[in-house]
Amino acid sequence: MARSNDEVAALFAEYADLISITGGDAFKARAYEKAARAIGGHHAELSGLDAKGLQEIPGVGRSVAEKVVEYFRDGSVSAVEELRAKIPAGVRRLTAVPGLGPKKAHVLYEELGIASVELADAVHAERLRDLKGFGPRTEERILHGIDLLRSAGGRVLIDVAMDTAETIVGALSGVTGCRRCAYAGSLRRVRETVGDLDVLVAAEDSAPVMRAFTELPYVAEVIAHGPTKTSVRTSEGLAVDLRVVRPQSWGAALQYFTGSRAHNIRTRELAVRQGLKLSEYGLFDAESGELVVSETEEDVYARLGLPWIPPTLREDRGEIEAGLRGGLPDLVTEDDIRGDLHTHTNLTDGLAPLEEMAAAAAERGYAYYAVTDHGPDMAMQRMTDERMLAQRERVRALDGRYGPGRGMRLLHGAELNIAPDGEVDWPAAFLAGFDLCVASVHSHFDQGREALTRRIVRACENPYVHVIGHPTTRIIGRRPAIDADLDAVFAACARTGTALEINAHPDRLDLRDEDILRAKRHGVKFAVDSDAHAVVHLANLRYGIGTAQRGWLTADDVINTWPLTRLRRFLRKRHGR
DNA sequence: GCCGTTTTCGGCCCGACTGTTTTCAGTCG
Repeated sequence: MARSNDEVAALFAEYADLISITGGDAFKARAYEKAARAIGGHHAELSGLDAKGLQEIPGVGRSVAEKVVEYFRDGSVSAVEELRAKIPAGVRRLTAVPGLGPKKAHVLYEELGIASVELADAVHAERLRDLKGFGPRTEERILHGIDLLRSAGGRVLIDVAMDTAETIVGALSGVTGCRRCAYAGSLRRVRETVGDLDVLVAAEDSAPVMRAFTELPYVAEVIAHGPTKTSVRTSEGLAVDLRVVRPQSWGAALQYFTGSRAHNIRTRELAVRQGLKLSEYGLFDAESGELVVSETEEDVYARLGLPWIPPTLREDRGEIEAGLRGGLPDLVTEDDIRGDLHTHTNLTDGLAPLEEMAAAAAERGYAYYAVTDHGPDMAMQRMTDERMLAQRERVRALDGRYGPGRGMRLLHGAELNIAPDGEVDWPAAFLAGFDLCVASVHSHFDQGREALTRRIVRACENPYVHVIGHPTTRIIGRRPAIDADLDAVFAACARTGTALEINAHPDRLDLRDEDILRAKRHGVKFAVDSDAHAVVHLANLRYGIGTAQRGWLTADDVINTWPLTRLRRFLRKRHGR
């Protein structure tokens, strides 16, 4: 179940769409979009606020506040219901078809009564032929868009996007005349999924780069082709936009194409208030049109009165305000990480033996590395006390080879299974032998909110559980997060000194950024772990770090950036009670 | 509908590309 904030945000986002579709005031629609964003990102539960408290949220005025109050009182908002009665939900879904916006969707509904992807039949029946604004190319685009919508479902996981982006950047960087090349967009902001790639090139002459781009072997289709922008689709179905700008515009362009859209709106507003105009070509004097700065992102932000803002913060979640008052967090980076605290070997479901995993970890320059294979409750892993103790002997022997004094200490741990009642695999006496325990939910996801919450809180209260692994157990695009009262879990973590994992596996990224922000307010500490089941997975940590940054975390918030002595204190302290 | 170093009315981010236009609206990011 969603937080009430998310419910209300979704309601206003829908209202904004309905206003656009019915041809209402575009500024009114934008005001509701803005209110939806502000409410979705607000840290406090909306249901606890009165009209006055609501209006203190920026972007929420009298009218929005009244509708929020109405929603909590009646369970619905009459203004939204009125528009819903006029416009079937299918019309709004039509705007998800690329090339169909609110205006065309509305024309289709008003003129032909079309309110679903039955639209494809209408195109084939040539019913769109007489509509104003609809030509043969529009028909083609619509059919193509419906196909894509049906097949792909849109976004790809971040590792897929990253592989493609790094390949393209590598290829274009070698083209003659290419001065700089980088990916921007949601990938640079390290969003968990990516809808399309934005690649940026600085060159005096765009033609050679554009040509090289459309001729890349994995480009399946050229969607649009112009002197400054070319859009293609790769054979994997991923859309890639390439923009070429003059080298002197690099900073402004990189800033612009990195987004997010909401962040850009805020920076442009800042510019306007100072008599400036910000575009992808630079920061200009609004009156004379003269260029002020454009060469680096730092220049652009500095002229607006801001420090350089890391891309992972650019979501209009308070980074502008924090920057203006000099209060941006000193974000955790991959270089801060001293070790990985959740990894597997082939003793359970990993692919590589202990020695190979340890060697790869040492290669990454870690100061410590925890091996945490599954306990016996994950029955298919055939774990026994004897096997686990035998592994411990091997870990201790290997530790003699890597440390002390030789760089990396090996820690022996386990990934425990949190049973439906909150118990874990072993009794206290056996657990006491581990250096560290991660505990995770692996089954019984549908227990109900109360039982799930109790279950995880109970695991936190176990003095030998140090980290809650992949706390919501979601699999992006496949399994939703469990319906637990996360605020209660966060409070329990803070109270018991249990860290929450930021699982860096690209199909988990769990906790997610918004939950991290909330957990941090509870005073929780975090562990950014790879959950590696193979040597190559260790490098996934970068995505966990990006997610931690999106949650505004500093190195001090992340226990595996700490020196080993401080980490050991964290792992020990709850045993003394 | 929101908001205020352009303050209680009159703005609201900006530009590229496409298709159907004959000067521009719609869509997208």
